[in-house]
Amino acid sequence: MKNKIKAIRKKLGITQEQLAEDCGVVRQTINCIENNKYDPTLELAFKLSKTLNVKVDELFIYE
Amino acid sequence: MKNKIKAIRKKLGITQEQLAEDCGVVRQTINCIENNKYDPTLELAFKLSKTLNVKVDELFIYE
DNA sequence: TTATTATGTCCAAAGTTCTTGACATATTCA
DNA sequence: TGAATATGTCAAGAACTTTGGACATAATAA
Repeated sequence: MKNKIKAIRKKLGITQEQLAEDCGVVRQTINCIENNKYDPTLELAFKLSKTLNVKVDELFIYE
Repeated sequence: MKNKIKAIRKKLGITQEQLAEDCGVVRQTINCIENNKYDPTLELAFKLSKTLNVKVDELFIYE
């Protein structure tokens, strides 16, 4: 599963650290997800979507 | 996190077993998710959405 | 250049999801 | 009513996500 987190985060001008804080996780978690080490939980996917102002269906690309 | 899986599944007239097969998981997994024992992984959330013909953002209610 | 900030990566532990196998109850139907 | 199908639940273990701490490199700014 791919995602647009890094691109949207940069467009918003925030760091991995800031995004992590907003979502209640640590920086490494954001880093791993952006670099496709693993997918977030559904709950974190929703938090990321909310913080980045996009739908889950837009933020993640399934297939 | 709540979801509309049971309602949509029944509207489509399929069993937990059939939905499970379509999504590549076992029946207990569907049962647990419908009854809020735990949330699905993001990947399974997308599979469920695809099978039930709704967006992830519609199928799951965050907050 | 030097200091600071941001990002990438590693490891082990803790927590969550999913499976397998099984059994109980509920629902449907002949 | 009895048989078959559907749903609910349990427990142990495998697989995956997240954390905390640490260190390396990259990028930015003074």
